[in-house]
Amino acid sequence: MPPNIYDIAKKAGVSIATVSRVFNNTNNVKESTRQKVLTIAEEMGYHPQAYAQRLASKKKNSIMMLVPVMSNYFFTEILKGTQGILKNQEIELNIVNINQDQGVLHQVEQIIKRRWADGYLLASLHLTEDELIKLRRYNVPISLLDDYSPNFDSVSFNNVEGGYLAVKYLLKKGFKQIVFIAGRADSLPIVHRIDGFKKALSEFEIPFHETQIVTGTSMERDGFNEKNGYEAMQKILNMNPVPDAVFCSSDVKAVGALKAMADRKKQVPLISYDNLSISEYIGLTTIHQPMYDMGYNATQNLISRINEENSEICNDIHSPELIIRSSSEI
Amino acid sequence: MPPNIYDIAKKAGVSIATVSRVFNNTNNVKESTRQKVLTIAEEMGYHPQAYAQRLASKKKNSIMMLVPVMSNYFFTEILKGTQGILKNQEIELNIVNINQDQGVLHQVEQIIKRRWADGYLLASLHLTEDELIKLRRYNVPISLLDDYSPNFDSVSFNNVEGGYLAVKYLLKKGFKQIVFIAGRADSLPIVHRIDGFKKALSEFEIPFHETQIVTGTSMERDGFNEKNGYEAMQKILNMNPVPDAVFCSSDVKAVGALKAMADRKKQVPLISYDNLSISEYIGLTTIHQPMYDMGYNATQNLISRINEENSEICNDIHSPELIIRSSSEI
DNA sequence: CTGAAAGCGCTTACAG
DNA sequence: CTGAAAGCGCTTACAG
Repeated sequence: MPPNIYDIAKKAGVSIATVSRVFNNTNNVKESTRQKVLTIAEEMGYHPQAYAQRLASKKKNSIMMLVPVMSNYFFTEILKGTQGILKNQEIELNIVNINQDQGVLHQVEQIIKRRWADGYLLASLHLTEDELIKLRRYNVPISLLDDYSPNFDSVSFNNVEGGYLAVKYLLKKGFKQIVFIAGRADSLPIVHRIDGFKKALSEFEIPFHETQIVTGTSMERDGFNEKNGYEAMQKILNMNPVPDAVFCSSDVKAVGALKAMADRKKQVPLISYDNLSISEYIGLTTIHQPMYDMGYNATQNLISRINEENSEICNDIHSPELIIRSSSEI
Repeated sequence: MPPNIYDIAKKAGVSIATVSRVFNNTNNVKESTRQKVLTIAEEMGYHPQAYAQRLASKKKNSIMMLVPVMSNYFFTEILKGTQGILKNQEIELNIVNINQDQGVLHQVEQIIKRRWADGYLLASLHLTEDELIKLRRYNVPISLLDDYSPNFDSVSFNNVEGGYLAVKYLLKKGFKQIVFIAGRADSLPIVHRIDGFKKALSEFEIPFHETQIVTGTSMERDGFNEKNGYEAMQKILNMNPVPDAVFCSSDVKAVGALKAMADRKKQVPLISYDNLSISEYIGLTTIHQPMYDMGYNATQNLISRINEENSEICNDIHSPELIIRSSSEI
């Protein structure tokens, strides 16, 4: 059995209260007893158990991040931002994966109900407003990332603007027949980017047809994978006539799309979305999303909310930026 | 204040023991009382608190993964493997980031001492054997991933073989002057790959010079970033004579190296390391590491160890596989 | 099928 | 500067 606070107290000849004080740096403990306790604890490999500590103190000093797809490049950038602000704070971060196929709301509720953390960062979960409102009864700080709600702090990205910017650029260059490589068409960011797409088209008085939305069949990670892009691009190259330009919903998919073009020895101008770290090196024209900043800000919002429950709700909306590289300049 | 077990018990007219039984599915509880309790709990948004539950039951049903660089592509693959085996098991996974600049052993000890989980997965932490042995006193299941120790379950990758395989392939094709793009030269996987590199050279009776080890200056993520590869390749292209071929320590760096070649309009055959999902699409010849399988196996080891403390130590060593694509065939 | 009660390992007023 | 004691919110033999 591992030692507990009683073992340490007994061996050090003090009460458990004193041992507790040593580990919590509360009150003043005489330096000599402090050292004695610390030495014995080190010897015996003791540290207060997290569970007992949190139950007794009702403080947690921890936040939890809930994400649907941990294994994508988008997430790793966000995480860096979160870690950026957490560094040097005495707050622990725990990350838990949410399975998108099994009732997202239910999973979130299970975690929140169990009172794991002081606050929760919901990243890219895209719950509906009705669902979000249900979470309010747990009365715990929640901050949204890559999502928007008038009822919670949020940091989101203007996807309508992103789609608009991308397509407008292509239209300005004189391309008329433009197709969009989507992922799951019911995902909110995709819906918004399509809205932006349409907005740009209508500004140039070009009609929109459903056939301009293309997707591959490979649906791993909601379709945000290379293969899906490859498949979609194959379809596009089979169209007659071949479209003038492509707007692709993610850089990862664009990697696949580029390969499909190379395989068929055809070149179609392409703009994609994300601006991952590899994108610069493979020459992707793309819409930059400040994922690091978004992770940073959302975490900051959450911490503020934990410390000051009743401050005003804060909705940050980050704007897109068009990064022009070679893939669109053909 | 959120409701606790007493609130539910009182409202349902039962004892707290019964409420507890309902939530734990232990014993038989009369169906009608079960329903009553569940309904009231749902109404009041109650679920047993994780901390209290774990303290009282001494069971955790959770494992914790400790990783140094969460934000790299290598990790995301491993994680998929871990999630693959955890799916359908009632085991929670928590992920915690270890800062490589602040005493890795100390951070690991702090977490283990606090008894967060039933077992710990140490991924790519590369503690020394002396350090690892210190962890034994906590008497808790530990499983190593991308690392080896005779004293712990481990899943590792044969990096010597990987380096050997890559360089031998280049030598067989007739290239004599080969350089290696390293990361931090003190990282164990890199050291081993260099050993394999040397082994292949000596088999072909080609002498080795330190100048054949090149690295960029950008050291984010231990040098495993695109920029480092770009910088390293620039140095290589400035050598006189330019080497015959390049062995690159990671696919991410190879992306940078490829860009450097394109920018200078020079082509040098290249083999890299990892086989990420993008690699197929950008035509990288590379050494495949079965990261998913490794994550899967290491997690499996850990779970077995948790269930059966005294089984024999199991050291899996995965073998590399050479995947030939276009980057080496110039 | 259910309840009373002890106990999990801590923290924290309170008192001195 | 330190100790005795209550309490955090649960689980689980034990008894019926």
